[in-house]
Amino acid sequence: MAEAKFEVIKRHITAKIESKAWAENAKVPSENELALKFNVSRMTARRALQDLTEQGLLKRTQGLGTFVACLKTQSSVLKIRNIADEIQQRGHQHQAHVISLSAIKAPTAIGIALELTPNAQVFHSQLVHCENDIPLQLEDRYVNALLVPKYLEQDFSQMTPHVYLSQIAPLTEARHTIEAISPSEAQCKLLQLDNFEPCLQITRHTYSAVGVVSVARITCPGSRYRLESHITI
Amino acid sequence: MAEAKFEVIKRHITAKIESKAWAENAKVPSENELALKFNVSRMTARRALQDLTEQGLLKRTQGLGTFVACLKTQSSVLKIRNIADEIQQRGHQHQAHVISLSAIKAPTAIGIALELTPNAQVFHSQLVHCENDIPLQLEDRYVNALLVPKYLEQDFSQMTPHVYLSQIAPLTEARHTIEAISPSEAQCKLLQLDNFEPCLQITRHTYSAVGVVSVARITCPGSRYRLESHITI
DNA sequence: AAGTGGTCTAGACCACTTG
DNA sequence: AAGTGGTCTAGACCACTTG
Repeated sequence: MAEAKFEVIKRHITAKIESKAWAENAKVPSENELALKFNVSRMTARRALQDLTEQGLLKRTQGLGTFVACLKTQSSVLKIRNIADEIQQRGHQHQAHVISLSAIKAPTAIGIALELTPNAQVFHSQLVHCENDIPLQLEDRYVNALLVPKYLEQDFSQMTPHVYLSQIAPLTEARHTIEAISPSEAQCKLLQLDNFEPCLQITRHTYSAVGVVSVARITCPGSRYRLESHITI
Repeated sequence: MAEAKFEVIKRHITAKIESKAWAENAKVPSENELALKFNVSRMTARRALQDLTEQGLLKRTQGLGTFVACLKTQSSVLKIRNIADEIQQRGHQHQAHVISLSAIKAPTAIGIALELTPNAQVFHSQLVHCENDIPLQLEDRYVNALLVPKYLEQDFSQMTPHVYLSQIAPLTEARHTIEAISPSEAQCKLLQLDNFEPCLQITRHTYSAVGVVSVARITCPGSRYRLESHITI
């Protein structure tokens, strides 16, 4: 199928709203009007309105109609930045220590996340990122070996895996999970923590047009690192 | 209309998953099977599966089938969501227990954050939000008394402070800081934690057109709550 | 080839809001 | 009474996955 009809209608409405041709709270054409205009069934017009409503762009009331919702209620500005840039911007020194870099059999969960066949090989890297020689992040990364065949040949003390991967397979999508955890003994050692303090753990799945590129687990001591997000409505 | 047929099917599937009768990644009956079993059209069965997929309970692959998704408490950093809505969307019960609600002299840091004169009064509320009677969040909030004079008269077991504040002074901006911390003894007691496990702490500053409305500190046990964010580029 | 989900149609009846 | 969104049907064709 070339392109779904409801997608065309969605794009049309979205364009109207983004160009301010339809203001906030303005009335949007009804299901019947859209069906007529786009020469589709009412169910297809409805699908477009429904999708945009769930997306937060429209709001609907039975008997009344469909209206443009208040804009930008959800704007993503959780920045998870390249750690090297972030440290340099603070005027500090960034060092990356490569703890390990090898090909391994994919752990089950990783294999599933990377959409690999069972027992496939993946590349695994483990780095400690330091700010002025103090460990700030432990980066455990699993990389799709099919998509990034030369991963093991890189020198990640010079260029972070994130930067390298962005060059090889530009990101189209990222998912983050943020948790508070107790670090393992091994993690404490690498992060030079003697008190098992709580850590932020960010699990990041990155996608490019060709597939799932990598899964990274980033562990940061709670006392040394925090995330910030800023939302404007 | 008494109750929508697709709601009945959704409830049936949700019950199967919550009772662990259907495990993670288990195959869910196909649209055709459900249509036959519930004596509805395929479109109606589809609607139930579709809703639960968007809700994150199921995942679907064309040609393969529909499966139980991995369950875990999830949220989004991108949206400022109401915790009550979030819990209800999972089909669970939300309870809010008001621990305290009073006027106090602003602690220095809070006074500065709220842009008040020294020694000004602020309203302080402390709530525990539960999901099916299990504490999920401890909410400590300081509110600008000049902007929200009737804060103390509200019943926050019925309406969350966030919802009330949004009505009084619509948000224009929010800042979040996300950290991993060790909970204090008092926090452990309120959250019914016996192991001092790491907690996510989200500090949220909210702004409206008229000024800084409130500063909230939200503490969530790491084992019960995590944040998720999704970025499309 | 058979089963799956994805899209789509042309109808239907309903509950709700407005004039 | 006319228009709106909400639910539902019984079909159809398609793309995708598996044996």
